[in-house]
Amino acid sequence: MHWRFLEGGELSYSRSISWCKCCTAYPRVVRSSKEVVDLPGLGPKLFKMIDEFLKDGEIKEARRAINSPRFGVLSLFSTIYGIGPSTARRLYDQGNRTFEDLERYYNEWERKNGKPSGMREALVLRDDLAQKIPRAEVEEMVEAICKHLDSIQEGFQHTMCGGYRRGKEYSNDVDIVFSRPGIDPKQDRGMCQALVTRLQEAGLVTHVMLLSSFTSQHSPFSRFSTSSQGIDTLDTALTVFKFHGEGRVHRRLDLIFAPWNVYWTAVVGWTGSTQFERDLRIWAKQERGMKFDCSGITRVHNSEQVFVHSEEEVFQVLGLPWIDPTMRNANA
DNA sequence: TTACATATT
DNA sequence: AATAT
DNA sequence: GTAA
Ligand SMILES: [Mg+2]
Ligand SMILES: [Mg+2]
Repeated sequence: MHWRFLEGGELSYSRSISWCKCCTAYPRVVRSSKEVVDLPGLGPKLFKMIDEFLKDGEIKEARRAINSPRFGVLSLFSTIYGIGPSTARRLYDQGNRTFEDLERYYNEWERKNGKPSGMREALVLRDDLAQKIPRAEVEEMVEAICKHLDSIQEGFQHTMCGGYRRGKEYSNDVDIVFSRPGIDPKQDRGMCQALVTRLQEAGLVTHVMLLSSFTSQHSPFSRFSTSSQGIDTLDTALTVFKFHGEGRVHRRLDLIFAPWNVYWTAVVGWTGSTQFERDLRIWAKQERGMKFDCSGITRVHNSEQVFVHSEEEVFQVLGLPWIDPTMRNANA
C-alpha cells in the first residue's frame, strides 16, 4: 500500500486494505477467500491475493515492493518533514540514497542559491520526529501547554485529538483543539499566534512549521457578516515542541483554535483517522446532501450552516450512530 | 464509465 | 506539492 | 481496485 502511495496511484488498494485492517480488531482464522466475500471493498483481485498468501505464505507483489531498493529509499526520504512522494522520487532519480546524500545535496543547493532551504533543519529534526510519543508524554505536553494558555486567557476548553484520542498507545504527534465556550470568536482572534509566541518565549516551541494566516476575515461576498457566526477557517499552528532538560525529544505539535459553534466538528475532524474522515465526507455528501469538514457542516443546496452542540450531535445530524473514537481507526 | 475527501499554505 | 485529519 |  505504502509503495503505491510513494509511486502514485494509491487510491486503488487503500479502501480494500482499510477494510482488512478493520478486521484485525476482530481476529479470526481465514482459511479461504470464500470466508471474506461478505466484506465490502474486497473484490476478485484481493481474493486472489488472500488465497496466494494462504498457499505460499507471501504475496509476490508485496515481496517485490519490500525487496525493492527504490522503495526503501523513497520510504526513508518520506519520513523527513517537507519531503513527499514527488520530491522523494526526484531526489532518488538524482542519485541520492542516504541522509548523508541529502545533507550534501541541500548544502550544495544552499551554496548555489545563497539562501536557506529549510531542509537542513528538517534533516536535523528527522530522528527525533520519527520517534513515537507515549500517552503519558502526550498528557504531560498538554498539561504544560494548557498552563501557558491559561496564563494568557482563562476559560478555554480543549480536546486532545488525533491518534491519542483513538486510543493508540503511541502517537506520531500531538493534536489539540481549543475553544472558549460561548465567546464570540472575534474576541479570541489571534489566540493561536499568542499561544505559539508564549510557548516560544518559554523555550518549549522550537520550530513553527506553519501558522495559519487568519486573513479570511470577511470574504467580500459574505453579506451576513452581521451574524456573529464565525465562518472563518480555524486558526491552526503546526509546530515542534521540546521539553527542557536531558533526554527530551522534539515532538510535532498541532494547535487548533475553533470558534465555539464549530468546536465539535473540529474535534471530529481532527480525531480522524484519515480513512474515517474520507468516508464521513462521502457519507455526508451522498446520503445527506451535506458537506462536512472540521470547520463545520453545511447543506449543499443552500450552503446553510448546521451548528451542533456536541460530538454526538455531529453524528445525529449526519444520520449516523455514535461511533467511538477507538472505532475510527481504519487507515490503509 | 465514473468517482474515489478536502482544506490550507 | 506537502501538510493535516 | 471496487462499487454504483
Ligand atoms: Mg496526529
Ligand atoms: Mg498532527
